[in-house]
Amino acid sequence: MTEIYEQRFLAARRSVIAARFSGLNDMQRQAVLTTQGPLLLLAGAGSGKTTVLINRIANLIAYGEASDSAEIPEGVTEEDVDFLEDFAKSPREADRVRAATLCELRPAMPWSIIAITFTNKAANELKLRLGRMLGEAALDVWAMTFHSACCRILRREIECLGYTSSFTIYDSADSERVVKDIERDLSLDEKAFPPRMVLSIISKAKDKQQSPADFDRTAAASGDYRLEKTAEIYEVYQSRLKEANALDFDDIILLTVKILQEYPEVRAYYQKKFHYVLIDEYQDTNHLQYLLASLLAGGYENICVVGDDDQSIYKFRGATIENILSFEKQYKGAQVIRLEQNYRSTQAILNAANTVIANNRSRKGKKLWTKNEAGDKIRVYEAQNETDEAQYVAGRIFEITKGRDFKDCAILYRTNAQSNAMEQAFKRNSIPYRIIGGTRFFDRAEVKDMLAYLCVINNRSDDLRLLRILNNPPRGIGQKTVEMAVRQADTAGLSLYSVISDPYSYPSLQKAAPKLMAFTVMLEDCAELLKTLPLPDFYEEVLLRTGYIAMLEEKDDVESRTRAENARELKSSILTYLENTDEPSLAGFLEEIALYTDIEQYDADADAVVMMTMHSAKGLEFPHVFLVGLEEGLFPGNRSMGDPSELEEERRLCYVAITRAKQSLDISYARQRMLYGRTTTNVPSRFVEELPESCVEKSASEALTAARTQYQTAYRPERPSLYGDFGIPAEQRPVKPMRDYSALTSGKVRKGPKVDYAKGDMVLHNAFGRGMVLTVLTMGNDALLEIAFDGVGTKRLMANTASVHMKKL
DNA sequence: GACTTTAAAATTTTT
DNA sequence: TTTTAAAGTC
Repeated sequence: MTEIYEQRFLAARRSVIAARFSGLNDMQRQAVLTTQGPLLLLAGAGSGKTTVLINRIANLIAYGEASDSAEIPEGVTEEDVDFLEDFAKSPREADRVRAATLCELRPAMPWSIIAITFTNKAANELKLRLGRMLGEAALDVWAMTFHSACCRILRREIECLGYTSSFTIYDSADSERVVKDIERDLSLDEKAFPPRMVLSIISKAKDKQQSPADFDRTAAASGDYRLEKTAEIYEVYQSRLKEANALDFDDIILLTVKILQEYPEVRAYYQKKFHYVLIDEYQDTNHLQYLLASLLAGGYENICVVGDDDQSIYKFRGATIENILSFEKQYKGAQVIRLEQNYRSTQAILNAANTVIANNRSRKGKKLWTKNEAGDKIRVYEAQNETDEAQYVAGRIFEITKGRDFKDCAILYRTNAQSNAMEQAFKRNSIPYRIIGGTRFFDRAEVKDMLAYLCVINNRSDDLRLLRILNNPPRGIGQKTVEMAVRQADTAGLSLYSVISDPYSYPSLQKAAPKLMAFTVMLEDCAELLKTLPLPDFYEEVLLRTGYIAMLEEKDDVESRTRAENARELKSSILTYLENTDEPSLAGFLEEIALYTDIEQYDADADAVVMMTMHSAKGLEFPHVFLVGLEEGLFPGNRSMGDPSELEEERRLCYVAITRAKQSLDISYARQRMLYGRTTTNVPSRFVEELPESCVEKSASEALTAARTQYQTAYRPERPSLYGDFGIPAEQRPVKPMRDYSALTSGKVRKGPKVDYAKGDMVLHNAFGRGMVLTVLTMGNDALLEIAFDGVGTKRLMANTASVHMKKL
């Protein structure tokens, strides 16, 4: 073939392939067609990132390297080139197969592609859309979360590290329990070593691949007592997990990385297997996940990471934005493609998002734009308190939906605690709603109990779960017995289960032996049933034989009934699991539960308003979004105000929240809010102030405007407000006597006929006569007086009330 | 060993 | 305010 023909072939091939992706914009198509080498995709919110991912995989499977290669397959004839050019100009259905065959160049096998996401939701969406586009082939693509991918690798490879492949997964609550137990055993104070804190330190150590020994060395060198003790906890923690054949979430990644690093033949196997590695939400990866990605991609270096530095909101969990910022440094010659066209939101909403996020200093810089219409202005509402705010939202929902399509509305808040006020308002107005997050189904005590039974049946070494169920329901195995058994297990170096299943061998367990035997026999019977019965029937038997359901049914109150329902509900989780798995097993089910925190009981059909935290809204979109509680101290939260980088994280969260909205955005804040039983007075969030004036329409609660106009004309008519046209600074605000304790603690604001008393003052009381003030205890703008009255004795009186009947001498 | 009372804590949380 | 766990009581 002549060179001219070769050029023509390449051009025709490119245009045929590109035509397959004509629905995409230029940048998106470029991202899809770039198959070789490292690629960084900076994908703004709503820029069609998942679409790109899907199409990219489709391209890899259909054409392989063809779209960005100058290689011409052997055997291509000049006649083929003419054909391809014709096809590019006017494709005929009958020629499609021949064209595709001519265009492919080492097409990727589905199982040689791994696409890693963070959430199951994202992974499932990926699988679903891949299936729709590719059919059968999609099943073999590794589209899963970091953790499930690692589990899949570990089930094959973990034995070299001394675990068995039926390992158990501990969730955060389990880990916390282990740490608490260790602290009790080491007689450490839980207050000095908050388990959560300890765990986050351990997690950070694991992220840095520090073994307990490594960590201990650093701790010893630092001379920090608390760090040294933490090192001790870490060491025991790790050994307990090992003994229980259990992994925590970090271990799942850590051990996979360890195996890949230390076993060259394993590494070689996976590096050879995965020709193409794709990582989603790269801005949320931690160091370990970064290592894992690098290791997996180490063979061909065809790694594509997708992320948005502005949407990094999980720093508090160890995510480093560094990974995305330094990608180009790590992979020389990496290509960078930005997706900045937004297909989701109106211009007003994007404007707001852009303006707010522009206040952050550390970012790659990116500006979303859209061809969508300008849209309504963003409504900002100032409420009197959280009830008023909720009522406003309810009213707006009626205005927008006219009583239909409630599911188009989402309410996003910073903390779960805020959902309460909303819930009540919705109940009052009979608006259907559902709350995402909060206490999850699998976090309920009764569900965890039943899962614990299944865990022990699956893995007898799981001491933690065994302790949970040993005397639950009560079977007369008390604290003393448990303590004894644990001690025996410790000294003998056995698992707790092996001790209690053989109680007659231990003199100290004689008394409880029959009860222990009954328990273990019951459990073994259940385990036996597992071999013969299908999982759902097996579960039914476990419910009965453990006596768990009977315990709940005995107590005949509303709570027990819902708890029994929940315990039974677990069966439908099993059924769901069966539907989605080829080789179902108990271990598989338990893994799924451990890793799939939310097997979405999210029935998308239900026409209800959704409520969730801003964090959990990430990756979702809604026509109408309400952001509530935008107050300084709540959002941004008090804890983040000191640290500029944490404040920036809050602002990114705000950016994520704003960009969830497609058509309309309502933002509200409350002057007063009751949280944790305290009422506080609040100033609007700085994020509200940062919104561009031009796309905002403000309004306020009538009660507030009324009070304010009266106040302003009466006292401060000339002073301009610092808070736009409706807000006034705190010191000018009318004093609200009801439920506002901020004034009381200031000590400066005094009202009422307060008389000053001091220790030693002589007083004359109408009823008690002459007396002397012994003590004065100031309480807000009142005081508790202890007065010794002549002949009557010592009385305690409140100054404000008492001074009506009493005068100073 | 089972039950009741009291006290303390309560961002966010893909797995 | 609400929830959950640890101490105290029967």
